[in-house]
Amino acid sequence: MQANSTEEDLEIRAQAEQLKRGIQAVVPENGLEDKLALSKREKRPLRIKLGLDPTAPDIHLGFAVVLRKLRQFQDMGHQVVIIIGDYTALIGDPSGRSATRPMLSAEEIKKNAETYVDQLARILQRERTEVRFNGEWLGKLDFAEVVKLAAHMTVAQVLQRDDFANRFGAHQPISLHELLYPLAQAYDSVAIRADIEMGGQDQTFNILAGRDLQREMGQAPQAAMFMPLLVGLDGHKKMSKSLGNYVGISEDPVVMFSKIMSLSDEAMKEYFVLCTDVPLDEVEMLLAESTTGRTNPRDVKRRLAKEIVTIYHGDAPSVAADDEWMRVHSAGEVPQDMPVMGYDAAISKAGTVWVCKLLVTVGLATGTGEARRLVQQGAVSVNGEKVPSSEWEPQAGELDGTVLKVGAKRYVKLQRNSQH
RNA sequence: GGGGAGAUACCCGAGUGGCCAAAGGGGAUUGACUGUAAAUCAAUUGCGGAAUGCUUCCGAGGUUCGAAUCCUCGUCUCCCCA
Repeated sequence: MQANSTEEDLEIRAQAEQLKRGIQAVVPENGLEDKLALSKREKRPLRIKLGLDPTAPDIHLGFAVVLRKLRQFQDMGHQVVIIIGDYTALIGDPSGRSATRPMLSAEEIKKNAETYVDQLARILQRERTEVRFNGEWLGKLDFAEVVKLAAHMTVAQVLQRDDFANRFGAHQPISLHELLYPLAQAYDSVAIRADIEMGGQDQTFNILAGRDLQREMGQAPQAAMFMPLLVGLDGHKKMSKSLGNYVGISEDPVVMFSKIMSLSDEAMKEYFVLCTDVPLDEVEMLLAESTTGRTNPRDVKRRLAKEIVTIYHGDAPSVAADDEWMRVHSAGEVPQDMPVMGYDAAISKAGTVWVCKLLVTVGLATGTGEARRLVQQGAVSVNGEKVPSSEWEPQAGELDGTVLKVGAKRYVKLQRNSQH
């Protein structure tokens, strides 16, 4: 008996260690171990909660960090409960925001939710994923019940939150309904009897509010696991679509690969830890080699890119993406795949094509003013030859099949569709 | 309910009657350098086949030869008092 329980202890400790990779914090400190032990004792899977705000339906690497963590739980036999915040989206999570979020319409929410669920399947196990909409329970509360719930929290508590505090301090508007957000999210935990809630650090207040509310309503408080926010490709701000510094998990392997290659060096470690399964001591070794100059940092980054692309696309596409990247960026060759664009719309009555108009037609410049600037700055080339002047205007036929390049990385193959 | 402050380009923010297409910073784009990293330097950043051209400073009117700047009304926000 004694030996048995020690063995279990070891197993739990091993599992916990694995689950803690890349984790920022667990509250309470040994909450994870306790919950795992509870699961063993009661012979039931833990319920791991993750709330989603159905606002931006695309899943990028930053968000995948949490999902991959959930997947680890699933692989250990636990149950993941995804909560689509259709009701809370009516509020708009103020977390990390410096402004009130626009409220979404019911249709938008529904559409976003569907795309979400599809994408979740790329990382999570279907059988161990329960998807719930929080309108299911929040929608049933009547005003008296909301008031009763609201009595569990004080304004001072809510205003402790950094984002509210900052906005308050900066004299920016905070709508009353935003204050209800943490409460609603906390109630979700009660409704689904969460054992553990995952979230980014910006969710600290909301998740801890869940613990308080569960306790007050006679449930065992959930443990909180905080994932760090993955920095974006710029290496400074968090990854997000609106900042344009993201890598989507459904993106084309070649695009994904080259995006990762443009990552800041300082962020490499974080990416290795959070986005790959490369053992931590190996990561340390790779990074050490790159700083001492034994390995070109570029090649360590290639390894990183390859690991990540493999997770979402498989081995062969990953290797192919690497080859393509080396071919284009190291050997300076033209990429294999590039968008083919017709340029008939840019052909003048005289049968010539003015470069600036061409750039606009093909979508490489937003207006001829910008196009003119690009050409003048020497950013535009045709078949590898720099366009000499913004007034360059060749015969239409000369451009058919040529490669138009703008800046360092935007290529288009020109194609004439019809004769005029 | 009373009093005060404010709304300027992607963001922050100067400008308080002509010298304003609007300082400065951030961001972004382009070039040099490089490992398509970072850092650094330089240019560009309302539109425009470019012109002493066109449309801008929350919205609608008004004053004026002339308005981002002054007046009126409206919308939104913040602060203080109750």
